[in-house]
Amino acid sequence: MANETPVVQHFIRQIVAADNASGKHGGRVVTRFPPEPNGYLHLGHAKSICLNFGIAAENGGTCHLRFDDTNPGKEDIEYVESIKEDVRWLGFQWDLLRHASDYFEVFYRGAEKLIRLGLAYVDDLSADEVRAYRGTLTEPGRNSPWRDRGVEENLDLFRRMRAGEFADGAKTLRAKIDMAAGNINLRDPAIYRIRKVPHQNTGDAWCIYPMYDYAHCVSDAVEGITHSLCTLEFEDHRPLYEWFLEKLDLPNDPALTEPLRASGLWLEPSRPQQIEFARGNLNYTVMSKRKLIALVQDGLVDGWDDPRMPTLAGVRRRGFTPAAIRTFWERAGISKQNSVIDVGVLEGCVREDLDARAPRRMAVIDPLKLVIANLPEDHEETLAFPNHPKDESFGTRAVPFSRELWIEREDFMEAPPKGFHRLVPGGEVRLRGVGIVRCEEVAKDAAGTVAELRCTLDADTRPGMPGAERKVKGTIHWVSARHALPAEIRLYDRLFNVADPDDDSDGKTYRDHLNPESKRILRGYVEPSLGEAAPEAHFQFERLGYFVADRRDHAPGRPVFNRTVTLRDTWAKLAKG
RNA sequence: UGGGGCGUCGCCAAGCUGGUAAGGCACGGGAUUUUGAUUCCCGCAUUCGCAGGUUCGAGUCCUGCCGCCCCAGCCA
Repeated sequence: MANETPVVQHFIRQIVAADNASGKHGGRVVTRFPPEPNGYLHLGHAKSICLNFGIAAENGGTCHLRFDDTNPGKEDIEYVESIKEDVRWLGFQWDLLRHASDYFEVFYRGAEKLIRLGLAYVDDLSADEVRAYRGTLTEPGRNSPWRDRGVEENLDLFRRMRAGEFADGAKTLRAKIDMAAGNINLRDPAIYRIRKVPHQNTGDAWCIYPMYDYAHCVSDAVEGITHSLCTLEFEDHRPLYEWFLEKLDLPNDPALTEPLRASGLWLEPSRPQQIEFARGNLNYTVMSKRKLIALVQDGLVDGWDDPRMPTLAGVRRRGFTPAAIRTFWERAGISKQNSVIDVGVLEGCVREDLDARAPRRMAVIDPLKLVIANLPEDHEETLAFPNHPKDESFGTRAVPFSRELWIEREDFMEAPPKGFHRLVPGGEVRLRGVGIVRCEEVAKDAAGTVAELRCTLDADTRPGMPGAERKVKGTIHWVSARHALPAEIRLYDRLFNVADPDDDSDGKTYRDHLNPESKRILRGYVEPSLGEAAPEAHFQFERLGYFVADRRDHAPGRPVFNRTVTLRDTWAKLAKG
């Protein structure tokens, strides 16, 4: 087996362990993955998924999948289905599926409580005015003229906001904190805004919707979350997270969560702790929702599940495995340092996983005819090939062999560079599982291109014969021309040809760095056993790389294979210098 | 002199109460190999952003610099 990825006790594992030891949350560990259903999940989300589900599993805890659907209009039901599918595909099962919208009534009651406490007010300022009053990074803001309305007036106004009496944007409910705070999040942040748009879950029951800072911490508490893991940019939202939870005191105010008892969604409320970690970035790709959606909408890629996309749907179609992605994020670690991990690490994880579990096959993607001249025209035999070189449990398969074969064009060179171990005029090479052939003749077409190789097979070197052990420099793969199945082979490479496509400091944007060679479609030949391959089945095409039967286009009569990743290739590296 | 974070090997990342720099990936070398794959050995930071200081001893403590990231949505 491959190297073990050590499990490092990163700071979050340490915090959870310490909390368990001190009995902070009664020894419970409850986490959640809270995506907003406004896009497809990508590799960055996978880091968070692995962390949240992983921490829960390691501690005998539970993990919830919660859709953060507080902004209808930006969100869509299409995304919730894809998110659920991707999380399951990654190998995780949530203990509970919720939506922030399940708690709308709780949020509302909490807001009234804040008003009654004199901690929230209805503001009539427009969005532009609020911005003007907010101050800047270096100057304090000013209080809104509506900041000191009385409790009764605020209550009345807020109820009328809910009742739909005011237009979108006419009023907001704001927390009364400190307009001079250095932390801008504390300058009377909005709690509720008016949006007269239907919600995918609650329809037109509401026309006011809670803001993230308010909805998120309350959702966490209401679900009994113990450790609320999020990314670094929320670090300066933490004081607000704490503020809401302290003021609302959900564990001790049953009236707030009363609606959940009625709907059967009630759980013991907790006092969760927000912990931030650094996002996971990869080089040679973009991960922002905006850019991903632009790639799809502008037709720069073939959809959300284009095998070149960093979306989970994309890498899945490319042939990356859930286990490889999980190993990858474990290997990358969890810390608070902004970092960019080399995609090579991910590719390495994929190779590692697939080496262990992908059956071997032979395929030729750039065919060159090789004729074994000392075999009769009608020669035909069936060879038994092991499906895995190190794991007998994979069994064997039948591979037809005959006089005319396809070999890889790059496995023959008339004028080879030093160190070339493959076929050359007059030279010898081993045909995988067959024996040693010598190239006697090179036939060319009118244009001077090599059209066919005529070789002789040394019968004494065939498996089981006394000369079978004879050493030759190279072994090449092949496929019997008469039996081969034509197949579409899709070769994928990185979508961008620069490490940091987000860097536009030189005036170029990510669009200027698209790799024109990122997708190449070839017609090749595969051995007959591949005709029965199921969609999404992984194989190693010997000496070429790992391939997967395309999830959508592959069919019994029409084989389509995507190259997931090449094999490590020391020769290619040497040859390039 | 706004607030909040972060700076340890090419890329990640441990290092917690100061005791003399884990590990992974990459890379280099060697062995095995009917995949130039896999596997297996061996090597790979006298140094922890910089400069001072405390100490017998500092990546770990103190001081001062420098650099990078995030925040001025009625987005999340």
